[in-house]
Amino acid sequence: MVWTIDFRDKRPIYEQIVSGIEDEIINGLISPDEPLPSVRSLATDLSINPNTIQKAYRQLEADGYTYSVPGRGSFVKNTEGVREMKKKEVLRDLTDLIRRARELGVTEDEIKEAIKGDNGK
Amino acid sequence: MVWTIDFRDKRPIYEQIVSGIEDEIINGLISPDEPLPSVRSLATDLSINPNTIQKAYRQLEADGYTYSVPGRGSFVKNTEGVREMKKKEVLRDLTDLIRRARELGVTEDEIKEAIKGDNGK
DNA sequence: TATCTGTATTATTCGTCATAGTACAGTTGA
DNA sequence: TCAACTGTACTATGACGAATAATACAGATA
Repeated sequence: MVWTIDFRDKRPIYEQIVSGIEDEIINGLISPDEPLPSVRSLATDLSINPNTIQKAYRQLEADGYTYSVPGRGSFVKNTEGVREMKKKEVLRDLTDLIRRARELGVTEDEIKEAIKGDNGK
Repeated sequence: MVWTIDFRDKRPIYEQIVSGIEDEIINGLISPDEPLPSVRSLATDLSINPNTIQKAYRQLEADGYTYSVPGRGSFVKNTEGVREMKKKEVLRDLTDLIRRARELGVTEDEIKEAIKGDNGK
């Protein structure tokens, strides 16, 4: 487990779990058809209620990241397209944010600086 | 009133009001020392409870956008610096989002496209 | 002085989040 | 076969925030 629960975070726990596992899937830390930790074991590891984990897993399945087999476990789906979806989502957010930046009078140079200043490459 | 309440929005009503009025102030639709609509009249216009408006106005004052005078009304503050604050905030969000985009494998070209594709200038 | 203004307070309703406990059916390995 | 795992479902409870409702008070104003 790379991530942890942040109790000061205003987002609900189950949501933190969802996005944490989403990231693991997208970054290939869990491969397709590999099992997620079981509801009960993850609940024990994170010291939270199993029902909360179940809610997160239900969400992950609804979002198309995983599939569940009663009696066996929850598994990572074939994530062809998922990464593409996420990329499109981020690019949409990016254009929105840049529009907002322009409305505030942020200059082109400042925008370029934000892009360059990030990776230093 | 330029904006309206979106009841399907997951954000609470009072927060929508805060950011709606913030935008009006930043975009100069209400000038410094101009009065905001009164708590009761805005509540009537938006068909929501006066207490909700009061909460939003309290927030706006706490955030430094307005000042209130009991018996007279709520007024827009001199917003020197507010726009600067917002710009810095947006630029921070921008670097975060671009980092996330890179992590997803978004190319430099796609990022530049998002910037250009926006204003077409 | 009537009517506007902001402000404060208490009570109630509602929905979400999280926990707790229990139960059931499918799977698996010893 | 069977104990121990798996996902899943259900009800109940407590905590919390959001929103509404109903008053009340003091300052400002025409």
